[in-house]
Amino acid sequence: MSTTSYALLGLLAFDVAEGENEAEATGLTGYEIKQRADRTLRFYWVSPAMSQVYSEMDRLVRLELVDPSDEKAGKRKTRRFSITASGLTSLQTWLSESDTDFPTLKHPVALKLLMGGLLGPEQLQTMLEKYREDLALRQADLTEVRAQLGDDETLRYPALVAEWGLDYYDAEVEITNKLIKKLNRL
Amino acid sequence: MSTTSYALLGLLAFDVAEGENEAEATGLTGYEIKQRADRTLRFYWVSPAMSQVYSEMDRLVRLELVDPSDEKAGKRKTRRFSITASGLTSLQTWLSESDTDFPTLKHPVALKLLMGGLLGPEQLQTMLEKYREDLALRQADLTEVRAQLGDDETLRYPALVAEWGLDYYDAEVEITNKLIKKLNRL
DNA sequence: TGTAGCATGTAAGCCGTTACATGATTGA
DNA sequence: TCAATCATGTAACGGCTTACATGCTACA
Repeated sequence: MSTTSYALLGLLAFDVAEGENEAEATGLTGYEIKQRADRTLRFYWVSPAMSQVYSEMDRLVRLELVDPSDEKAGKRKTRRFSITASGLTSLQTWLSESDTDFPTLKHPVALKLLMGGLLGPEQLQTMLEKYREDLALRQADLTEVRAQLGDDETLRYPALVAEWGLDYYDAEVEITNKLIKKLNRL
Repeated sequence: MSTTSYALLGLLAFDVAEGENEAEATGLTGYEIKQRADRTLRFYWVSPAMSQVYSEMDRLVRLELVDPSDEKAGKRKTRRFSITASGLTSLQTWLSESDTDFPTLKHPVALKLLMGGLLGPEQLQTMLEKYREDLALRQADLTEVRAQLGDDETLRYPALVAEWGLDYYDAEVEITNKLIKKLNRL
C-alpha cells in the first residue's frame, strides 16, 4: 500500500466522522473523492488522476479496507465507497507505526536558478516574478479552503493543516522576495 | 526529455564551467554524477538512483547532447560523460523557453497531521519532534554544502540556491515550532 | 585479507499520468 | 439543444526505485 492509498483512505475516514450525527454515512463516489483530494491533499501531497482514484478504490475494496455500495438514481449507476472497521484500524496503524518520511520537494524554480549562469538576469527576474504570481494564486485557493473549513471541531486538524500551508506559502513569498533582492544587487 | 534529464545535463554543464581554465574538461563518470546530484539536486529536486543516472546518460548520448569517452586506468574501464555544444544549447533553450512548473511538495508530516484526530496528541507531538530533528540534520548537511561552495564566482548560483535552501529550512523549523505550540494549547 | 568505496549495468515492478472511450444529468 | 458537470473505467506508457549481478582498487 502506497502513502497515496492511505491518504485516500483518510478522506473516507473523514466522511464517516462528518456523517456520524446524520442518518447514514453513505460514502463517497470516486468523483467526490477526487474533488476532496483537490481541495486538501493537493497542497501537500498529490492530486491523483481520476483513473488512479478508481484503481486505488479497487485495491482498497479487494483488501476489504473499503466497502463499495452500488446505487442507482434513475439510469445512472454510481458506486459509493466507505471505509470499513478494518480500514480504520489499518489507517490508525499506519499513522502511528509507519515511519514518517522526510518531505520531498521538487522545485523547478530552484533547479533553474542553479543554472542561472546560463540564463540572462532579466530572464531569471521574469521567472521569479511569475513564481510570485503563482504563489499568490495558490495562497488565494488555500485561503478559501481554510475559510470553508470553518471552526468546526471535527475539521480541527484539516484546518490546522490549511493554516500550516498558509504559513508555508507566506514564508515562500518572503524567501522569494529576498532572493530577488539578492539578484538585483549582482 | 524529463526535467531530471535536464537536471543531470546541467550538472555536466558545471563540469565544463569549472574546467575552462584547466587543460581539459574530461567529463564526469556516472558515479561522480550521482555524487554531485546527492550534494545539490537532492535538496530541491531528486536524488536519482545510480541505475537511473546510467540510463539517463544513455539517452542523452543517443540524443547527442552528451559525449561519452572510454577510459582505461589499469584494468578498470570507466566512461566519462561531457556535455556537447548541442547539449548546451538544448539546455539553454529548456531553461528559457519551457514553462516552469509550480513546485511539488510531498509532505508526509502534513498528511498525517490532517488525520490527527485518529492519532493521540502525544503521538503527534513525537512525530513533530522527530521532524524537527530530521530538519536539523538536513540543515547541517546543507550548511556544509554551502561552506564548500565558497565564494567562487563560477559557483555563484549554486551558492545562491544553497542559501535559499537554508532559508527554506529555517522557515520550516519556525512553522513547525508554531504548530507544536498550537497543538499544546489544545 | 578483507572491507569500503569506485564503477557499471540489467530486470522487474510500482506509482502515476495521459489519452481514450462511454454515457447520464442539470441548467442556460 | 448544447455545454458543463457528473460518473466510470481501460490501455499505454514514462519515470523512478529496488533488487540483483559483476568486478576493480585502495587501504587498514
